[in-house]
Amino acid sequence: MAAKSEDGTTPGIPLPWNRPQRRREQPSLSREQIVAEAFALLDSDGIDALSMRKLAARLNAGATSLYTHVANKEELLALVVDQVFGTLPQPEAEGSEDPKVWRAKVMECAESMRATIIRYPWMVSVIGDVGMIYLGPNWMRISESLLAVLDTAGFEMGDANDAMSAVMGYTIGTACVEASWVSSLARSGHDEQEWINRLLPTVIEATKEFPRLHRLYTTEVPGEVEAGRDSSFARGVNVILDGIEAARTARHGA
Amino acid sequence: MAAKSEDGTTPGIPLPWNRPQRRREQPSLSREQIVAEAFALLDSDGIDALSMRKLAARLNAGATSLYTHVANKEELLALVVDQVFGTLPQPEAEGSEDPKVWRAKVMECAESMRATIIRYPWMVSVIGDVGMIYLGPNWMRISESLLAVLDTAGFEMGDANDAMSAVMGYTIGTACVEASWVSSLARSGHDEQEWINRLLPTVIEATKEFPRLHRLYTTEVPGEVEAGRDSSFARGVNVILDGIEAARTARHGA
DNA sequence: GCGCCGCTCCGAACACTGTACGGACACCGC
DNA sequence: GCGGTGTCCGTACAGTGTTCGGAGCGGCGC
Repeated sequence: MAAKSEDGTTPGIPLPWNRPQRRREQPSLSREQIVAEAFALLDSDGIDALSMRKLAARLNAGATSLYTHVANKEELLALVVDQVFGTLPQPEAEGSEDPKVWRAKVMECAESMRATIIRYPWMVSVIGDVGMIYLGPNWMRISESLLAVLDTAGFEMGDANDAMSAVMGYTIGTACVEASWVSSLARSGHDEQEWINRLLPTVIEATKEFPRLHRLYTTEVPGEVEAGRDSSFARGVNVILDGIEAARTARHGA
Repeated sequence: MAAKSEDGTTPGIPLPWNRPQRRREQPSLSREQIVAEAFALLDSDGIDALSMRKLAARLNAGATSLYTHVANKEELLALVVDQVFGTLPQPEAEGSEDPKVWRAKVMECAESMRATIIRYPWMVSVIGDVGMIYLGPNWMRISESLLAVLDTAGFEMGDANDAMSAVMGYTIGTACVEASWVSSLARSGHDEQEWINRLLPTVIEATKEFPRLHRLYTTEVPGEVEAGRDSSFARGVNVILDGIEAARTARHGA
């Protein structure tokens, strides 16, 4: 492997997103089609249901035909994930000098990201397994926009990066935990309330030696868990934004 | 004839002299043993190398024997992950009235968690795939301790929970991103510097349309990336702690 | 002593998986 | 016409997780 190109420069590693596609006039299969169908299959049946054979069957194709358009399953998953990121709104920088404005933009970005991960909980498996997702074009597009927002808000480049990774790290981590809950919920087949009712005695038993956790789990108002999570997440982001702003005014402002 | 095979099982007619005497002296397999060996296998060879057959072979056992001690692979992974959490130091609550003290305790907790996830990057795959990890006893033990710290620091229960999930969410999210980098690094076989040098031209090409990202990736000082990540993480946690403290003094203090 | 239950261990088998290989076929510039 | 190139796919391989039936054994009641 690692053949040298003829001009002597090391070729570099081709990323799946810009690896050149083979071209043909009207081939019955295309990378876009495959990625779209893989997304549809993942969305309806989850990550365990995605196999190259099933996917090919859906496309009325042979399993091995997929490999002329996609290097392997991992690359396919990377493409699907980045395509999902492509559906996220990208924040516009204008007006971000006003703290209220840039905070709202960052918040909206974080919330839409979280909502997407929870909506498609198989993404956390892919994020865990596939490296270099954050080099996909759509992820980069969002990062760039977010940096632009913070830039016009007056942040130094390094500070903007710190702020972005704080918010994004929090968002991804939180969303992953929540999504794993959601997907175990989906696998159980029950709705959330029913599942909680079934799980509650187990949890109560398990937290017997942990009084604070016990109190936390038992005092949570049933029926509003989802709204509770939403507002809890928003509070978390606001806390981080407060910290960011405080750090900046402490250094920059008098 | 009839040479003994090295594991003691002699196929063919059992002669009275080598007929096994005290096979069932004690169960030769235990859940703890299985979990420990699975951890060792994961640590040395990574997540793709863990199969029930290979694990059983390491234990000189048949593959299906494992299922008398463990329900399935997912359960096994959950057990391994919680065992890893069991190696983390658990913070003591005493002295946490002092803001400096509780901040240091929370920071230490976050840093050890991150270090562990990066040290064992296969954990992110498991966290993504296996639901309900946060109900394992060791995870709960850490949560309880952290809540205790914040409790004696004077936090309300709900605020303590918000603070904990903010820090833990940030930690998990950041560590997952970093770990996926580390594991793709490990798969590549090169060391970090070499891998970066190989990847750099690709990244530069990919960020051509994203000036801010481009600047970010190209101005990073090579040779200190690891230390840079460490301090960046610590700064992130501090930012969150600032936000937490600010929110609390704004509500509680005059 | 005997029979029997239940626990542990395991070989065989099943239904799948990702994907390498080589062949078949359609189109291309010559 | 003729290679060459790109697409499609049947077959095959080397696995995977897990089920099933059964074998050996310790300890139980009798």
